[in-house]
Amino acid sequence: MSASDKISQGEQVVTRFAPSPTGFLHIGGARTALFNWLFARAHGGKALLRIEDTDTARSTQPAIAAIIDGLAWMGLDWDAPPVFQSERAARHAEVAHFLLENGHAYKCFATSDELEAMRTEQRARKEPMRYDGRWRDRDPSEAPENAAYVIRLETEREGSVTLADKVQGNVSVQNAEIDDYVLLRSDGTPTYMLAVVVDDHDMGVTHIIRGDDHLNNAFRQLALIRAMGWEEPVYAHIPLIHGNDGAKLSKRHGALGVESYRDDMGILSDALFNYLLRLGWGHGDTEIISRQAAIDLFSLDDVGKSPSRFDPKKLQNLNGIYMRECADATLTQLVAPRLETLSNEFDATEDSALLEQAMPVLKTRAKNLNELAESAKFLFAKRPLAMDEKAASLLEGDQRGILDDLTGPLEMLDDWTLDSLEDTVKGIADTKGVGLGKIAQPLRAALTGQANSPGIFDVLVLLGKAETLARIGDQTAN
RNA sequence: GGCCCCUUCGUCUAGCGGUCUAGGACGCGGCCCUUUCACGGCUGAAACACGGGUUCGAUUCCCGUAGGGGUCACCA
Repeated sequence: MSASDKISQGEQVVTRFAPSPTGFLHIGGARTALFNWLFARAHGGKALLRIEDTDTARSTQPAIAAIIDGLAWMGLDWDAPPVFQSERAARHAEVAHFLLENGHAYKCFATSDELEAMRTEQRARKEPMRYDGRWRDRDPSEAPENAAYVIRLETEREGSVTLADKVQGNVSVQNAEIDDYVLLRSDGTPTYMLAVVVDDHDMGVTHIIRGDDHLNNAFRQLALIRAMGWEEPVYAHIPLIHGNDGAKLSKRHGALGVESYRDDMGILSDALFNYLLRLGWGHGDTEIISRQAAIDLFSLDDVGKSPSRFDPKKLQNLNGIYMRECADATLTQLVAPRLETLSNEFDATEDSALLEQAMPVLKTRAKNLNELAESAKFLFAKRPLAMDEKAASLLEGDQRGILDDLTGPLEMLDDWTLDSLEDTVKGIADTKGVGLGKIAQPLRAALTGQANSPGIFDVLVLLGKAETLARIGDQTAN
C-alpha cells in the first residue's frame, strides 16, 4: 500500500462488489471484484458483495449462482452474506420520500410519451438530451386527477462539482449537466441511482471501486449523498477492459463468463487471478504475482487510467507457468474428469496413479488443462494403438524394422529404469551405426501413436516393460 | 451531437524533467539445449500519436489537433 491509499486512523475500509445478475460473471466484472477484494485485504478492511437485482425482468437465479460460483473459484471471499438489493426496496422508497418532504426532491407527472417527445425535440435542435425540469417548480395540484408520478431529485443548477477520484484524478462537471433524475418510479420502485447510494451508505462502504462507465453516475450520486447529508465515499473508477478491436468488451468479442475459462478453456484460477491483476495495474517489472504478494503490493495508485485490451495469448502463457508450478496431485484431480470425457479408455479410479506419475513430464508441454488431458491420452490407450498421420509415416518401410532390433535387448532388460533404458537403446543405436533419432522416432510412434510425446525414455518407464513390449509387438507383427 | 476520460513496441506495461542510444512480459524471428514436442537459456525486429509552448533540458508539465473510449432512460 502507498501513502495516499491510507485512510484516517481507526476508520475501517469497506469495499463492495455489486454486480447485476443479468448474465454470467464476465472478465471485466471479475477484475472489478478482484480490485475491490484486494484493496480491502490490503487494508485489513471488509469486502462486501451486493447483488443488484432490482431489474426483475432481467435478473435470474442462475445468473446469481454463476456469479457467486465464479467469485468463489477466483478465490475471492466476502466478509458478510451477500446483500440482495431487491429486498431493500422499502428502505429506498423511504429515502426518496424523506427527500421529498425535505424539499430536495419533487413529484414529476410527465408521461413517458411526453418525455420521449421532449427528447426528440432536443435531438432535432442538437441540444443535450436531459430532463428539462418541467415539474420542478409546478405545484402537484396542477396535475390531472390521480395521475401517476415519479419522484425526481432536485439538483443544483449553478456551479460545478469536482470529484477527487483515486484513479481518474480530479474530474469536474458543471452542475447544469446533471438533470433532475428519477429516484422513485411511478410504480414506487427505486431506480438504480437511488438504490446504490442508499445501499452503499447503509452498508458503510468507504471506497467505491468500479468500472469507469460509472464515472458520470458518480456526479449524480454525489448530489443525492449531499442532499441526504451523508458522508461521501472515496471513488476509484477503473478503466474498462476492451476487446481486440478496442471497444468495450461485450458478447461480440466472445466475452465469456469466468466459468468458461475454467471449464471450456482449462484455465487455472491462479493464472486468471494473476492475469486480471496485471491488466490495468502494474508493479515495476513483476509479472508473476501470488495471491499474497498481490495483497501486499496492491495500490490504487498503480492502476492505470487507460483501458486495456484482453490478450488470450498472454493468459495462456501465464496458465502454462502456473500449471508447471502446480502440485501433481492437484493437476491430476483437475485433468482426470477431462480425460474421462476425452477417452473412454481412461478410468479415473484405476488410472489416476499413473496419470499423477506422468504429470511432471506432461505438464511442461501444455498451456491449459485440455492440452494436458490430450497429451496424457496415449498412456491409457488400449492396444492396438491408432496411429495418427505423422506416426504412421514414421513407421513406413524399413523404419519399422528397427523395432525388431529393440525387442530382444528390451526383453532381456530387468532394470527398467531411465538410466539403464537409455544405455540399452543408445547401445543399440551405436551397434547399428544409426543416430538415436532413427530409433527413437519409430519407437515413439509405436508406443504413443504420435510423433510428439514426452522424452522417449520417460515414455518407456511410464508404460512399463510389459506394455512397452506389447505395443512394439503390435507394430512388428504385421 | 453534448459532457467526461484516455493516448509508450501488435498487446500488457515500466518510466513520475536530465539515469532513455526508452526497460520488462506476451506474441513473432534466429541460435543453443533436446536426434520428437515442449520447458529452459541467449539473441533480434518492434513504441514515446501530431503540433505548439514552459524549461538550460521534455516520454515525463501546459495548451491545441487528431484518434480512441465512456456516458447521456421510470436499465443497471
